[in-house]
Amino acid sequence: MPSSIDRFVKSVSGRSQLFAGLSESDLGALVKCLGCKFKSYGKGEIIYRAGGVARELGVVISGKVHVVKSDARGNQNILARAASGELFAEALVCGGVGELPVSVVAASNTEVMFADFQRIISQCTNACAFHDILIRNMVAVLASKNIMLQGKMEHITKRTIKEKLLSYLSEQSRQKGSLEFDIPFDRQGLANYLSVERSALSAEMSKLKSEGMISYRKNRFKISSADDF
Amino acid sequence: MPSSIDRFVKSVSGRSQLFAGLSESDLGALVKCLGCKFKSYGKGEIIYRAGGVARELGVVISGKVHVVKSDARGNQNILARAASGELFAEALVCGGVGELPVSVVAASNTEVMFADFQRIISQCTNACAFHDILIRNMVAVLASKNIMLQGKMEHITKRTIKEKLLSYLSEQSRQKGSLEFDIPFDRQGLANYLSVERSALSAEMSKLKSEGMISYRKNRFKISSADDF
DNA sequence: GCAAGTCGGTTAGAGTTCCAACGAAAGCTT
DNA sequence: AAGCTTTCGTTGGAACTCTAACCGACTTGC
Repeated sequence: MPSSIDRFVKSVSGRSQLFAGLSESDLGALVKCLGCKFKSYGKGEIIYRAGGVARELGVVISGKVHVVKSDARGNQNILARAASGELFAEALVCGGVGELPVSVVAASNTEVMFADFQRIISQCTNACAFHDILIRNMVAVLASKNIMLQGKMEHITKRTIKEKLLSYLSEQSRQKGSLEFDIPFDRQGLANYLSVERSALSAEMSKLKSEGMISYRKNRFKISSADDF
Repeated sequence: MPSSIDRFVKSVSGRSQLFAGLSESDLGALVKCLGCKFKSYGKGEIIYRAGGVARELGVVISGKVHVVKSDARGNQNILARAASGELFAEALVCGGVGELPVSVVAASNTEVMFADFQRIISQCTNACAFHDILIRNMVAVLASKNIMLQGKMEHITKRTIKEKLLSYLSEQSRQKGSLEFDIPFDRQGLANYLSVERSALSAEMSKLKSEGMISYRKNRFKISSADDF
């Protein structure tokens, strides 16, 4: 029967930017060196509570977690998700945030590994080979997330649904290098991402379609020009 | 007369997160080791052009730069600013972005230092003492920016001006640890930050004031409760 | 002190989005 | 294939925001 470490290795192997370039034996050493802890949570359990402190980076081994912000009325606003092999609280830990502005909850039965990343950043007396790699990878992880956030910000700051949608679609088109492309959202997901009402988004899409500016079927879109809006 | 290096050292000393913990001699060595280049730009000159590539991190020595996104109608949307001692294009360089989605232009007569940060991240044969520090600092820089972006996102994704404003004000209140606090924006700046119209923001503020939920004078605000909205 | 410029509050009307509800189509299950 | 569920498009009216304009208070330069 596979140990927690085995499951950790499997969950991140080949698809984790943070652990890229590390051999399986490196990963094993890392678990020891960083004093990693494994913990399981039932669906709905709170992993980090807003107002508390996060000293350790989380890696989802199985299941999934949601980063949520609850408002005064008790609404749970999902700010981010992390599935198997993905990280959470990495910016909070690396940025040395005092009080957590968000909570992290298990969205299903979930196994998590916690790593004391501060130990790597600040000082680690053991000059393990993988320390350098981990830090360099973390730079890339944070930079990528930064760029994603910047991109999303650009769409969301637009004032109308039409502008938001076209901004998003032209960015996708540019990224995919074609005027025709698939997007990774269904309608509700896209509406959430752009922070607008699904029905209003649908209506605006229909309008743009009838005007000939875009066409679409399911998640496949085609725009008439790559202009930035 | 001070050299470019002197001016660089002065511009970052004591107030740059990236170069924190480095002595003046470290900074001098760094300039040599990274093959830093100094360049001056007149107001309005383009430093990085959208569609091009940014291989080097920029440090503003004097003057200021704007990170802008121009839309199809030629509007220049300012996404970020960097003044003396501050960085630009750091996420793009560290994230290894291919085509630049934004341009960087000099907002006034500006002197810039370019540093080949990739060289530090990927491999630098010289085991200079400051390399480690620089990378660790960069992790902190990127993580902080991440958190700032997340915070801003939280306000902007709210659907109404009232919600955006209250979300922002309660965060400020929490950060400052008091129900009464100053904000670092004038009205127009706050409207830009929250991505709404200044006049509509003013109107909403008046309404909230008359309802007794907030009070304010100039940049000093007081909210009646710290509830998260 | 006065002119010019900046900043913040106000307003009316046009435009946009949200809310709530419904129905059609597509996907799943049995 | 019928029944159930989910997704998507549509619509009307309410609610909200934007545009454009104006005004008063304050600041700055002369």
